[in-house]
Amino acid sequence: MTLALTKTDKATQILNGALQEFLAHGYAGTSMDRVAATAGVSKPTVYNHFQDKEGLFRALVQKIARERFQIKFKAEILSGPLEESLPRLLASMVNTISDDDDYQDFVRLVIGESGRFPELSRTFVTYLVRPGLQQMQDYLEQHPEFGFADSQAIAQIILGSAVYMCLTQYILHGHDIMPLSKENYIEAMTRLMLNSALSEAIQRP
Amino acid sequence: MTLALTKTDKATQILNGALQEFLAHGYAGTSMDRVAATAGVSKPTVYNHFQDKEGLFRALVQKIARERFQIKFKAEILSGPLEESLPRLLASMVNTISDDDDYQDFVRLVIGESGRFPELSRTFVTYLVRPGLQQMQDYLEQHPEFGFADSQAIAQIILGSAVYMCLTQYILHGHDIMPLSKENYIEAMTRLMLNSALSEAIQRP
DNA sequence: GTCTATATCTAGATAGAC
DNA sequence: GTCTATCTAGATATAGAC
Repeated sequence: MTLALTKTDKATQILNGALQEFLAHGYAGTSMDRVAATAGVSKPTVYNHFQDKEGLFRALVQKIARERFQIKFKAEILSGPLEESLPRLLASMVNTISDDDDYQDFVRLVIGESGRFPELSRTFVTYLVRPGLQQMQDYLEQHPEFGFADSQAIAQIILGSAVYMCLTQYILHGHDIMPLSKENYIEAMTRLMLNSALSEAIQRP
Repeated sequence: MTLALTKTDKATQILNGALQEFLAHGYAGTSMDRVAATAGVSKPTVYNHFQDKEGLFRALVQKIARERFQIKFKAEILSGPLEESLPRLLASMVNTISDDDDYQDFVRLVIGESGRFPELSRTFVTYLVRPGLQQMQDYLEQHPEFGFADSQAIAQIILGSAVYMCLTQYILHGHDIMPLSKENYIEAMTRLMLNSALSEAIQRP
């Protein structure tokens, strides 16, 4: 076991502990004592690997945004005609977030700190939002039968509606008091796309 | 000046100070010292009106969700044919949030604390999300020419896309690194609705 | 590099004068 | 009801032994 490996292990250990604590208590609500305890190291070790609390937080969020929580649409989901693939795609996105408590907490953390750590929210946009939008746009453009004039804007609309479901139902706990049907939403969205394709086909024969 | 009025004034004063501090620093990042200083009262006065920090925070968020930040679509925006009223409505929603820094901070605060204060996020859903959805649904149903089978699901989709714009562009500061055209979005959304209306009319003559 | 022990400060909350 | 002054706990960060 080399020194370099030991150092890497400790750093990873610390980041794992920090992730748990920051996800559970937010930035200001997290103490370096508990980070050290959860990571299984002493406090000076934490300060040996990271300059201070801010530095640890920035390093953590950037690492997590790059390495975890990236939604990558699988090929088998994207395959087939749009009346099958689009509902699959929408269900997959919503379920990915609704089933993953850590994902929801990470979104809460990044949005909650976006006023005080704007560059971290930009990292979130760069590594999570923008690739998601690009994938959706690619999907739309691989289905020319949609016939959309502005695939980027449509991608925003589709993604936005799915994010809204996750935000209001799960992140904001609206499911308990204002349950919205996932199935109805997916059906309405799919129908909207198919209807649009039909109309565009009529208008541009 | 009666005692009752004096008490009301102090409570309002405290809530105003607390609002500023909580919006700027979040729940855990806000100190009761600064709340008192910003409100222009002493700390024991704060504790005389509110049981503790949590009680103050709950009272504040509930009051603000009920009294401020409610989006009420104006009649002159909703009037006219949908190819005029819908773009106006979308632009109004997005601009309302993009122009109001306090609104953005309030959203950050509620989402950021939604894991630790779930009942406050439900209050947010009850007083801000649900009425917004209902208004959109009412608008759609007052325009039978849309011909939607599921007006609630369509209302979600429209609102969701607008919220997504605000979230990614302004709250998460995506505008600096991934600018999305408000005009393109509004045009695409409007066209989607008009196309859908056309198709529905064809399929149900 | 890592720990025990500690310095320093600020937090939430309150006692007691008026 | 409101203030000054204060208590106590827990926060960030580090000194110094190993």
